[in-house]
Amino acid sequence: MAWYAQHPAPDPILVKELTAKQEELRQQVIIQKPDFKLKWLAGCDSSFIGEKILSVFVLLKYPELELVEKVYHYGDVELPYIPGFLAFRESPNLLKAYALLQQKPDLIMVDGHGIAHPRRLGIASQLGVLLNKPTMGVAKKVLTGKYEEPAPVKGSTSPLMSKVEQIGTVLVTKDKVKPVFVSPGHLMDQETAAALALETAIKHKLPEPTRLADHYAEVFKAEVR
DNA sequence: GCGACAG
DNA sequence: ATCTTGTCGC
Repeated sequence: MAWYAQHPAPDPILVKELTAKQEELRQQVIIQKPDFKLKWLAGCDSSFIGEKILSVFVLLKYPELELVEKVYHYGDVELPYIPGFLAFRESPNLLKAYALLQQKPDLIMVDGHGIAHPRRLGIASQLGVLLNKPTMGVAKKVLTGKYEEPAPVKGSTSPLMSKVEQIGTVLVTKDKVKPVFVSPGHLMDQETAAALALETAIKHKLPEPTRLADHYAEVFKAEVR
């Protein structure tokens, strides 16, 4: 690790504008037990190539977890990456990729956080509000909150806490591997999100939806070059 | 004031 | 996220 700052100082004016927008959107987030009958489960992810962004959506049939669709959109990125504001950088292109899905999903698993965010509006929550669709976040690293490292045994968990409120679940999806951070995005609740993440993490650390989205992001990337 | 900091 | 080699364990 270098000695200099990992994150360049962001434009304070931009941060102020984006923060205001987040405060507005967070009011629309609904955390509740989903009422859907899950049949179509989607996963999404984005990768970058210089100044361009490639977003992918995969659709799986639940509970078979059989891949039935995979689409992507390749476009320009307007904003830089600023911790806490990831959604503003990736959402525009993700929405364009989502529009290409023939069959719309009942739930979307997003790689990133849901409400486990400084202002409770991670990319999974923001995407959920914009699409008015149930979403949940599965992140590989923590953004905010405190937790105790769960035992490296599949199924073990630990609550991710912000003060006294739980904002996520630190979940070990496979033996002997670091945990993932699961949190509800929108029209979803913590318990269901954690249960689905564990249930769909079949042979790998990441649940199939996000793992496949991640995988195809690399495949399609080679295609656009 | 000093770190931390999704992808 | 991306840049990058070899290497350890299942």
